Amino acid sequence: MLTRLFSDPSLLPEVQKYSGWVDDSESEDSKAKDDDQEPGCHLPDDDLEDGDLRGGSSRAHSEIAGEDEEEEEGEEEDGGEETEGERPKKRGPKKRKMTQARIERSKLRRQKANARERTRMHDLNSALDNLRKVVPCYSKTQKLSKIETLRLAKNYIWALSEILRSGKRPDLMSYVQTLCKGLSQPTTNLVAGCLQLNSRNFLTEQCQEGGRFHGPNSSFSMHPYPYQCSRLSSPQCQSGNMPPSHSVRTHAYCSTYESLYAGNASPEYNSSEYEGPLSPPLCINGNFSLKQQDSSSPDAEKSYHYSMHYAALPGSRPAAPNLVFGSPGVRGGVHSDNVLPYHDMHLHHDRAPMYEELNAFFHN
DNA sequence: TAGGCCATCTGGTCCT
DNA sequence: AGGACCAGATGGCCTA
Repeated sequence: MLTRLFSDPSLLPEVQKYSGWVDDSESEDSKAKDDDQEPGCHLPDDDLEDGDLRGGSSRAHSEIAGEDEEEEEGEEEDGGEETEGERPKKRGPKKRKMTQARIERSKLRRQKANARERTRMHDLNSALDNLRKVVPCYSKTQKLSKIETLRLAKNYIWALSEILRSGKRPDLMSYVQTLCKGLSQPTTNLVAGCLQLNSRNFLTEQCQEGGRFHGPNSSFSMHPYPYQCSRLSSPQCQSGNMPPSHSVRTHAYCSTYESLYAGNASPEYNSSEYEGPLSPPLCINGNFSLKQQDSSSPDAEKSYHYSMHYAALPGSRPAAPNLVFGSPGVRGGVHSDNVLPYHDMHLHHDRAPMYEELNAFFHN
């Protein structure tokens, strides 16, 4: 780190700020940190505090200015470079010398801040975990990365909003393409696997279709993709090749699709393996066309038409008045009886109040 | 070994 | 003044 600091001109301010801790052979500081942190700590607290003061940041100045006059305990500020009478005084609040008490207070303050920051990040990660559970392809053992989780969630929301808007069922291929937009190859494979698609198939098709799917003015046609649940034949669907939770989730998708479009609810995923809330299983059958978007938007190329029946999360409310949602598996599963006639869905999309809210997210 | 991902520390900024 | 939030920096772990 020191090497980098001193070799990189862009880091000169940092070097200057931390000047004075070139000698990082302190042992006491390391001990102090060990109470509070894991490996990954690089800058000694004491040194940082010294650097802070020496650097003359506004915060440091205000702290110093706020301090009561204290006994000086031999710690020469700024290396004793300023001697009144010999050099012009610096402007601004007079710097106080670092006393042992002040150093201790600074340490304590920094430790408390570190603890709060850890807690905050843990909360953030916890929320991210919850998000992972409600987007497609949840797996306890093979978690999506943070960025991939956010991307997938965004695509998922987009897909759902389009389905609500259009009231039509998209074909599976288009749906997966939307979900996978901007995702890394491994995540794309995972999503495709969850939805029982060979990722190569739809990626190839995506290339062939060019901008047809994603251009601002695009409207894509129905893909008569011969989708069928193949959990018995698909390698990704077999639990032997997947983590248990993943397998369960995959089953949920397969079964939901089957139950809705083959009219045959599978009892198999009345599984208790999965502890968390199920992602809204999606069943796709239809096509959609996209809405014009601001071309300046980074997501401008997204325009799709979706439609689907989907099962809501347990306890969640239907997003549209007359759409009937159910939850597969543990929560009772989706039965074809619960699915509204297709024409009903067409009738409701224009009065679904959530649509505007949902799309405001994408079309701001 | 390089690159991706992650946890943590840290200082700055803004808000209450 | 203190807390929340943020972004940069850093080192550890894992995988191709």
